[in-house]
Amino acid sequence: MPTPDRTSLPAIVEAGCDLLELGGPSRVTMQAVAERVGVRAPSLYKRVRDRDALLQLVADATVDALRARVAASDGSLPGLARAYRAFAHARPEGFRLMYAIGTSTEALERASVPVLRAARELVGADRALDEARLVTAWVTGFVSMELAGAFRLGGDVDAAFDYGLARLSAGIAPHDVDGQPPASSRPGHTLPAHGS
Amino acid sequence: MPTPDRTSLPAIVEAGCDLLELGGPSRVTMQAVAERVGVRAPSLYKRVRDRDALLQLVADATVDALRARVAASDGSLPGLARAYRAFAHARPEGFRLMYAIGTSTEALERASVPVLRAARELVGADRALDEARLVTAWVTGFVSMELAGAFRLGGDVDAAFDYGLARLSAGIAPHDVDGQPPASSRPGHTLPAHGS
DNA sequence: ACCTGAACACCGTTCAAGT
DNA sequence: ACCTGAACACCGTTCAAGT
Repeated sequence: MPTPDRTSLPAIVEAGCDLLELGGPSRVTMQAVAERVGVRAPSLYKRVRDRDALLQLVADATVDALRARVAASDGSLPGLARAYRAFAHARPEGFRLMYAIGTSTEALERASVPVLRAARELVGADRALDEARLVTAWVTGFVSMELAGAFRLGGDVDAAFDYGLARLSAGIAPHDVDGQPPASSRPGHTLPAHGS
Repeated sequence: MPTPDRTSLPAIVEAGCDLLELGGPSRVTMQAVAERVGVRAPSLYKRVRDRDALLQLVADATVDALRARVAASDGSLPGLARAYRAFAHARPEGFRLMYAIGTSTEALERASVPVLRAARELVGADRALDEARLVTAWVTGFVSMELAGAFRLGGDVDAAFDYGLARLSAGIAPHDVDGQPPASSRPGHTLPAHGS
């Protein structure tokens, strides 16, 4: 005889996200998550394979929240980059987790669409993928280092961010980079409809 | 009556590094480390406060190994960046750990000296710090994304790396970036002898 | 002074028994 | 069908007792 469910997968993932920001990965224990959703630890295994799978779901949910935040920006390169950085500041543990364990392909694809569009605007379709990777790599590294405390001594970190943004926002026409054609315009290469 | 030591702190840290690369942080347990250096787990607490402190030492040792590898490059910006990336490929778990838990200030300072020098060469002393941060952020983010599997679909990742390198190697003269003076040349700011 | 076995608390996970 | 207490294996950490 079925009894009404006392919890749900979304509730479990949300509890995982909350605990993660509260005290890092070590705080998201099966027991703590279970208590937060009003159930005992063994019950979680009805909805989630194990703790690693739960962390994976938390990482995927974080990527999707990042996608939503970035998509809500004005779509310009500085707007995208600032939204990305603001998200990382708001949810540092989630951000770290994304790159600590990776995320699903689909989530990443969707998240990088706006960056690809901005990159195409800036340098053209041929170089859009390479350019998108340049920009996302820079923002990712910048906030990773920020969060890790790698910008500890001196200098104005916000100003350093603006500097990088200005450097990368300066678009380039073909063969401004060097004597060779850009990677993405090599024979046989077309821009796939996917992520950075 | 003192008895000869059966292990040492360096041996413990090395065992931690080895186990880390072998199976990620979850594999560096006190028991596994102890077994590797030939003692029982409780003995480790004579040299290390707890497991977190051990992981911190492993992270610091990794930064120093990175510093040595980068310092052995030709000192050019592409040479530095390629050495950095090669290190991350060789010791992915150690690289991840560096940014997962941060590292000591001194280790970071020493590691970033060559990058600062190359940056000064490229854009001048005023902008050296900002430029060094731009470059290190980019490489860091690039390999982080690589290791996290964020470059999953299509495109040539090596070519994307060369593209970013070419973009960033193109130095800029003053006021090429935008209408404002660079962040590092604002009043009261001088280039500190420290890290990126 | 360093090392160890024994012990304790805590966590992930399984499973038979409940409803 | 979902939930639970009990149980097991494993890990971090402490400590009294050895040498």
